[in-house]
Amino acid sequence: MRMDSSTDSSQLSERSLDLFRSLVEHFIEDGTPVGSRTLSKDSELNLSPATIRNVMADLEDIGLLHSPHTSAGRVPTAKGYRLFVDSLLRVNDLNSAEVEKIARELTPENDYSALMRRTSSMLSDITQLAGVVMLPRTQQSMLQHIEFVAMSGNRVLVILVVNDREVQNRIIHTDKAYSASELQQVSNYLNEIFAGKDLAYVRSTIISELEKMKEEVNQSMQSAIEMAQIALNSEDTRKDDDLLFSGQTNLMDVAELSDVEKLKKLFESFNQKRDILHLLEQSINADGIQIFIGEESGYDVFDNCSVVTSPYEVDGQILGVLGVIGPTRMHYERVIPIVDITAKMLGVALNSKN
Amino acid sequence: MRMDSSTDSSQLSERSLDLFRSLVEHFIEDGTPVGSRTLSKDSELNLSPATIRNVMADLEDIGLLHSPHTSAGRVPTAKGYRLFVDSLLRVNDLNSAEVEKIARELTPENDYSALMRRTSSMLSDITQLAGVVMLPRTQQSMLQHIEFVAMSGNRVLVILVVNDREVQNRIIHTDKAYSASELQQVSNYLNEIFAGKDLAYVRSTIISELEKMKEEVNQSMQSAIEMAQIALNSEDTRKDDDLLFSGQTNLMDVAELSDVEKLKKLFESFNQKRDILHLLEQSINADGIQIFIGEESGYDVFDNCSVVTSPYEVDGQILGVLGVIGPTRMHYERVIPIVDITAKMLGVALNSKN
DNA sequence: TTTTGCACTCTAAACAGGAGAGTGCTAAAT
DNA sequence: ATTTAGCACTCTCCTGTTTAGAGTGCAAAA
Repeated sequence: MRMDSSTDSSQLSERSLDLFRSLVEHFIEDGTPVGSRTLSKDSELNLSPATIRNVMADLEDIGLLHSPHTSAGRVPTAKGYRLFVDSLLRVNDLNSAEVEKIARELTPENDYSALMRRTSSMLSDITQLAGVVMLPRTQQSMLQHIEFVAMSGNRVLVILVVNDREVQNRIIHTDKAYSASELQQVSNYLNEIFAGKDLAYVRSTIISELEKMKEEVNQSMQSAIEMAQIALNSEDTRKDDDLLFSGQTNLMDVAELSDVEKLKKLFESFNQKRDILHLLEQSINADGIQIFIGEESGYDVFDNCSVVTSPYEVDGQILGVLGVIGPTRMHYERVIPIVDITAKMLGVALNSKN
Repeated sequence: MRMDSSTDSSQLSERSLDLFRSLVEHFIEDGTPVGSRTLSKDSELNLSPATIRNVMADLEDIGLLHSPHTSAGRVPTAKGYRLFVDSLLRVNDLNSAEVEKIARELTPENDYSALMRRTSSMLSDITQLAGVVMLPRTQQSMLQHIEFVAMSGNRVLVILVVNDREVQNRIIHTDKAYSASELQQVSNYLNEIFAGKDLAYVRSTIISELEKMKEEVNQSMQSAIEMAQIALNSEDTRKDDDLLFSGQTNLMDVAELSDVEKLKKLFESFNQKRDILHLLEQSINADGIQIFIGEESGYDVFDNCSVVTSPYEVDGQILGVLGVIGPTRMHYERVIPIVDITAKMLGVALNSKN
């Protein structure tokens, strides 16, 4: 998807590709630029250093490799990694112990967000990188239930159950103190007419309803409308704790990021959530695994970083995206299947709640 | 409280103390070891470098100063900082712009935990250090209201309102599907007998109640008891998101911590929350500001760090602790009044909710 | 087309010297 | 009896310089 003709693998000879793969694998392992001698000694390809040098020069011309300086070896560019993960990668199957570990962490669970937290922390734990789980801002939310509870002072606790999964609380201040039974009545009334309706619809209906009500005398119904309006209008109908990180500190071990300045920028972007959120939103409609490599992402905080994501779904409906953030030099052959299987298992775990 | 006789300020001459204070102030400003020449030039004390050297040698013997190496200047030890903050510190009054900024952030607010988050982030913002707000695990919790809401599948949403402030949700699975009116009945029943009671009492009563009920036939009451038991038994009656950090990345700018290894340990300890929690719990009964300096804390992750804390209270009852984490070399004269006033204002903001 | 041989380049580590800052000590000055 | 000046000494840090090692590119040979 992201390749222009010059990186098309078919343009390159079998041998060049083998060599390139070998180089990338070496670099991912060691982190030091790879020279011709090293490659000539080690790999399946039986070539002299000189030949390898020629090939590497070609690969560098195409833009797959890069030399930090004249007498260092070669390092893959973002474009190089792209080719590698798209066409050259040999993905390991996970060993059963790991699959089991994932399954163990992702058991069905009552507490929705606790499961998400566990997923995120499991991801970071098993990859030794940073894990992230997003719960997307759902565009349409079905109001399932609304409930009012009297609190001391003129305060009322409003509880919204939305989409059969999410529970939202908020406290509103009212003009007068309502009794429990009044609130009961209000709840009943609202549930009767609005339960099962889309939240946006509810919100807009309530405005017009209010006008109509003005004429009529039924005091309690009018209160109901007014309170619902207050409750629903608080624009943060969705709290934005919808991005769960973990294992950020793992990234501090990564040599490529050992510069404190870079680390700071990266961590700040985690805190602000904005950039990573955009990235994850891009993958929400991807069909399975999606990978952002280094500068490709368009956010320079993620230079030297790759993000491997996958949406997770229940009943064919996409609920969110999860993923792993690490250095471009990461073990893709391990991380990719981990992210993949985690997304699937999370779907299963969420599903078994019904 | 934390001083043994050897650091008692009365043991030292006025002049030594002045000199010492000047040195600490210099070091806090610059971060570089302070030499005799610098002190002789700058300060109010009119002394030659040689005299200053003599005094400094004495102070080093007592353990207030430390020389990184022979030809560097002197640096305060933890013990030195202790003496400084306890006896020598000249606390600035905050300028009104700052007080206003604090007040602006700490306006009364419906959402309890949003206020806490704002407080924490305001602390880090204004000090350019890391802020933290703790909500202590409340020992006794008064059950104010319990409510059941039917969800799809055999699931029931349980809502607990505790201590008139905190709202807890959890979803439990039940044997059979309850209708809304059944649940209504159950809620009513439980509220009638348990509202206003201590949560621990409720929990224990329910066990015995269940036994008594066994004989009677009233099916719905039995269900009520059973469900309440499930709901209350989930041991996490208190979620542990009771420690709110912010501005950790500010610490990455601090030269003393520029070592990535140290930073990693520090950040990991923030994530685990354990150590910092212990520290804050120690200050919960302190009368106002409490300061932990470097190694004093007993946790070596906090080497080179100081933690300035203060409990905050409503109606004379302590609700929690807040504070600032930064390098030992921090501007105490600014941080202390900030923490102090923030604690007080948070108390006020929380109070005005009633 | 591949390999060998070779001159060349660049980095990183090791070493040496010098400047600068600061010390401690002794002897003179107040 | 303090305080100060003088001085030798000790570090660190910076700056060159050198050297070893790794790796390259190119031309000529295989």
